[in-house]
Amino acid sequence: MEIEPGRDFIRDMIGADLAAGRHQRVVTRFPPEPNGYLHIGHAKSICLNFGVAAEFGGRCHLRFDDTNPTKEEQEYIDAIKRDVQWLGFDWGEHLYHASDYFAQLYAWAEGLIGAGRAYVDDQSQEEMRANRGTLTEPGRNSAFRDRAPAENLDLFRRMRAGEFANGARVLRAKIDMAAGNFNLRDPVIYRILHAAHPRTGSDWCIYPSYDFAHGQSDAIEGITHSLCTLEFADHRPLYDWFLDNLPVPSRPRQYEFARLNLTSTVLSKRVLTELVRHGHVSGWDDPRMPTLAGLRRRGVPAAALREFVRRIGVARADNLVDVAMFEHVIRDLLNKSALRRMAVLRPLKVVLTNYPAGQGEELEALDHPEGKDGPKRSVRFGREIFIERDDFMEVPAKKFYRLAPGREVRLRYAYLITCREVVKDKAGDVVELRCTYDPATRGGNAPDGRKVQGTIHWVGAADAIAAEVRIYHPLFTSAEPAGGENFAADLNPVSLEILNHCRLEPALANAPMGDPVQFERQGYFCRDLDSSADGLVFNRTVGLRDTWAKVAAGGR
RNA sequence: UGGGGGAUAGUUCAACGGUAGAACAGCGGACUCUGACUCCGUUAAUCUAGGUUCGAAUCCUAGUCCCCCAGCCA
Repeated sequence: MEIEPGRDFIRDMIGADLAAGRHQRVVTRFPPEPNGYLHIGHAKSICLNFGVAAEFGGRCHLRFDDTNPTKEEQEYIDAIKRDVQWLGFDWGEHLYHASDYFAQLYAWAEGLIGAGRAYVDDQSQEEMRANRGTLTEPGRNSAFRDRAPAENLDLFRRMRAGEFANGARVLRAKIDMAAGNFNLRDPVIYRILHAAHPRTGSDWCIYPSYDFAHGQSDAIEGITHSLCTLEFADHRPLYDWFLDNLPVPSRPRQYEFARLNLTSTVLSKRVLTELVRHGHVSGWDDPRMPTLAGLRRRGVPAAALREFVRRIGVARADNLVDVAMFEHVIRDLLNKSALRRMAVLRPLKVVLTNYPAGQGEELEALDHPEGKDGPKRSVRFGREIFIERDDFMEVPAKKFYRLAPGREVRLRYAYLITCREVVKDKAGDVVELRCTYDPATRGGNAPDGRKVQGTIHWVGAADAIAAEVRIYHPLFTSAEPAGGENFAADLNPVSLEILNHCRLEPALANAPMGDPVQFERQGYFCRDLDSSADGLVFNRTVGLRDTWAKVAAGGR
């Protein structure tokens, strides 16, 4: 699919910067913290950063913001790389880590101390909090704020040498305890963390804070436009303060945009982590998860993510995008590309009483309805077939034009059949239909030109293959899930629906893993990696638009 | 109410002093061997009040409402 770049305030501004000669080329970066998997919200940032760089002939770096070894893991680093590539972006040679700059950041911290702009604070975490002030009251200076640079330097070096326990001291920038912006109330820039780092091992026991690492990393890499989400807008004055007070090699600028919110979806990494940890989902790649790994496994093409992100645009206003827009983009894409197959999810047996027993025949079916002369496959027809339970109503509702007693419908690519008899079990449930077929309608058209209202899908009982099909529903019930401490209250108890007795046409037996296929009249599906020799498993990526369901629901 | 940010159809985004427009959702219809797709039609918005201007969503003033910030997380 041809994706036209969007127009937004970020692109406008970068275009203006380039036109004014403020930069020769644009350099952006996508800076994930490896403490979880990437989700659809990250896709917005990835598409923005890599997209903008590509559109303006610049480059985009992938940089891991790995300044907190207590939360970060190699597994996440690997997963993030895989997901960014899958989304369709390439950082080339430009793979970096904030940890690559630990030595430089440390040297800059010593420089700040020497200049009297940073000090070692011995206050406990509680004392610091108590002295930070409130929204309306200024903070109070620490008793250690005016330590001499030499003493600060000595203490800082001893912090680095491992002489102190976690939390015993921190290094703080000396800015303004009375600032209205909390980020300027002497922010912590180094803390003691006796923890092994995925990349630097045990080289360090002090680690820079986000604020002390991010802007400087941008400067080291020559980033021109540092794009981040709105909640970092308050950090911009601090970002600039470090760049103003340190001998950095370049001068990046930070710009903020609104993060993505999606209806009935939680994009809080904290909550997603807990869903995984507490077993509410099978893992980060559970197809119900809004993670890129989950969406991929579910069958969502990377191009759909890109197109979705393009359509929602980029702005600074808070937003809550209807997940229906995302689903529309997925269908739009898959409609064009997915092969068509027939599959019966909730089978109802049909016996064609006038079809000779022990016989069968091959019928032709299109792989895609728009390719009338394109690829075809054959499907096996016979005396016994399965149809969808929902395609039969003993007492047809108004506007229901599928199968009912005495009624004639078309079996897709096969024959017109008429329901003659309904067989029930002792409980009164319909277990079988006895129908007759019209041999003159082979292929689906009546020579006398008579029309039927409904066309339904089917599979031949003789050669249908069994499969499990998984239907996914939102993980959360409310349109705007809380996402807070008690997110569990919002959890949808039936987010996973497993259909165990599905019957598929045999061509589906060797469907390649992950490739999209349309089960006609039902939706887009793909073979799941849980499939094994003794069991085929399919995921429903997204259902087809279902006007009948709407009519039926409205009629009640 | 200390600092920062934001308000345009139900939703998301345009309109950059000159006719408020698109997509999704909704509704109605056409077509159809997928109640899909496609096509056509249609409902529907500038937070409020003043001001500047021939002309304001856009500029000014005063309000209102919403979001973010008091981690040694990012």
